[in-house]
Amino acid sequence: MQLSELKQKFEQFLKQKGYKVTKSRLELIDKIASYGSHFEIEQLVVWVSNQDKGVASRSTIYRTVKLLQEFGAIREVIKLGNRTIYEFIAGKPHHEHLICVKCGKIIEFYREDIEEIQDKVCEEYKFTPLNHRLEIFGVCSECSYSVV
Amino acid sequence: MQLSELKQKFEQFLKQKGYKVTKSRLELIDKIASYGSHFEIEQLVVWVSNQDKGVASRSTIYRTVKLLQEFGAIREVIKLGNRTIYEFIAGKPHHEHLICVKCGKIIEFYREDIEEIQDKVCEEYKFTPLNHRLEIFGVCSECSYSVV
DNA sequence: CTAAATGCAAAAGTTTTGCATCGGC
DNA sequence: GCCGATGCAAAACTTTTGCATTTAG
Repeated sequence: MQLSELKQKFEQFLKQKGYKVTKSRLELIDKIASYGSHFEIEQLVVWVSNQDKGVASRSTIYRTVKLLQEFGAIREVIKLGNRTIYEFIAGKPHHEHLICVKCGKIIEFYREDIEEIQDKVCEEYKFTPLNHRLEIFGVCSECSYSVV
Repeated sequence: MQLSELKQKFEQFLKQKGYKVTKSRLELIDKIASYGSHFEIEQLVVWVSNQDKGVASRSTIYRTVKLLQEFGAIREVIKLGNRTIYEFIAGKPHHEHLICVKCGKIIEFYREDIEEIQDKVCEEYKFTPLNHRLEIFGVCSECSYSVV
């Protein structure tokens, strides 16, 4: 999906919910999109507040991240210790993550069979799935060469 | 595994690491074991400090939970919002979780094929897996009958 | 004009840490 | 006796919130 299209849809989402279309909200989508696919809120706060003009304050960033989750453009994908790593998913197909515990590298992968397993398990327990998250923690190939 | 056997192994673990076998550490295993399989640290702190004699302070509980994770008797299994839910796994076979976002119910399930998927994916990326966590968030059968 | 959004600072919640004291070994 | 463990209170982090002010519709 194009970024412009996403922003349009977000505007519709806001209007439909009775929220307001504000400069901060739209600019934050740009910032998040250009930040890279994975981010933590504190990084975003620092990065955004170092820009020419402050696009949004810390509270607005927290509030907007929540909104964007509700809208579906952002997802909490990795929970490691006390850190929460978000992902900008706009239009991206669903996928899971490998996380290198040494260097922090994140590798995305998709397996159709995980979706099938989810469906089977949920059917068995009469459970209505909303979303899932599979995190595989380990050591990536580069880090496994280092002795440390 | 018997609790007594687990405690013995934990003692060995402590000695081998050069840590000390203390009353708090051993009693905390009992407390955690009798708490039920899933717990949050704050619950544990409150519960433990309401007992006759204070088995351990908040800091000791935090430190001991870390130790028990290192030992492998405890695992962070669910990360939901800002909450961390731990599980006492001593001897239990590996499994995944369904989490009802309405009532908080936790259902455990095991699928051999998830392990196989992990192996295949990791091989493909030359990634050495240490552990994984699959969380399926949704609504359980009981909650799906309620309109709220 | 009205209600919602923002920024700030304060508060709340969770986890960690410095340090004096206590307790295994 | 020595060195690690514990308890306490303070600090560090992360996230949320109350309120005065600004801004979208």
